[in-house]
Amino acid sequence: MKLTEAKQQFISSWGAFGTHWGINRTMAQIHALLLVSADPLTQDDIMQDLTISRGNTNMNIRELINWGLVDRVIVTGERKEFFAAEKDIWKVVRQIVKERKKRELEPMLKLLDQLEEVEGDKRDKNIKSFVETVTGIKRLGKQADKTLDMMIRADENWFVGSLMKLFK
Amino acid sequence: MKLTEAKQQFISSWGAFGTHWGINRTMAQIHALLLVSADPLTQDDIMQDLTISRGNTNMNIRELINWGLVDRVIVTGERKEFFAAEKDIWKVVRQIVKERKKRELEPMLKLLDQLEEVEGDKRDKNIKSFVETVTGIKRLGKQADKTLDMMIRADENWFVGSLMKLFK
DNA sequence: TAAATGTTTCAAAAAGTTTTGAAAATTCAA
DNA sequence: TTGAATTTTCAAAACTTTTTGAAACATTTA
Repeated sequence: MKLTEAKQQFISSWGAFGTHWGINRTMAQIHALLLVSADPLTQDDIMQDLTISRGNTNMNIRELINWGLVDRVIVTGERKEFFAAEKDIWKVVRQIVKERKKRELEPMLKLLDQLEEVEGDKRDKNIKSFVETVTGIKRLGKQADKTLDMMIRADENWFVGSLMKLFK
Repeated sequence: MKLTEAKQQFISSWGAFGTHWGINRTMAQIHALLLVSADPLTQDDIMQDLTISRGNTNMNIRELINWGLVDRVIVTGERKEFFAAEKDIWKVVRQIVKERKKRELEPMLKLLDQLEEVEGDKRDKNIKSFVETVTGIKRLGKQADKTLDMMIRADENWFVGSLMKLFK
């Protein structure tokens, strides 16, 4: 396989992959393109490469920057802005985990706390079933929350090392 | 908060939550409804409760069964089919992890294996950058794959216990 | 300052996904 | 068997999300 073809493949698969993870196709494709580019690219480079509109490009680059996955890069002597992806994949994963934890897991745990306090006789079958389910989810959620916190703080060697020991 | 209101809240939040995870709103809502119901429900119960069409209900129940999250339950003396969700949330998580690993992670690893073999001079900056990125992703992906395998096989006590030791 | 270059916004269009509901298929009891 | 009850299918409609592109805004240079 030629490099150009391999890049294409990677970009298109990363895009499809992204859609399963709540990231839109274009955003994932721009990320993929920047991941496999040796040098930073401009908005125009990206537009041309992926044949997408200027607005779409701009919007999704901005979103990638919000997620902390892409940085603006200043190239001396150039007027245009350049963009580069964080290439340390472990940092990328940590960044994504951190954001999604904040946006999704934490609000869910807050809600479960409230729902656990439902009024009524705890011996009523319906209430009992409800509370048990909610408590079970909360327990697992809290555990996940802690584990992810540790993971976010950890550096790769520590993490891989620990897992190796644990799962051998 | 009253039980009815709490259930509503849970169902609607679980639905919203699901959409961030590539699961459609209705499927997540049906799952939520079954999770918080003390007894199995029929298709008609679900339709009425969530005010959705018969076709939609049927399609999404089937999908939940495919995912291994819901079971058909036979109630003696009843013609209709009943449905119940797996209530052990740890089993639910393992089931989801298992499915998504198979559907997403494994194909991605297969692709990365191919892409790593790109033709050309490995000293060329562009090729080097590409191969490094792909190799990095593959390494992390393989690690995740192993870890998830262990997790799928493990039972809850083992998992929570180990994590507690590891992350205290 | 004005012109040129570059970036951002956003309403409308396109594309993609989900939902509906009626018809077809299946199951079961008599 | 027949026919009533139930489940499944799927084309069309409704809804949601993404994309476009032209206009507005911002920044730099001369």
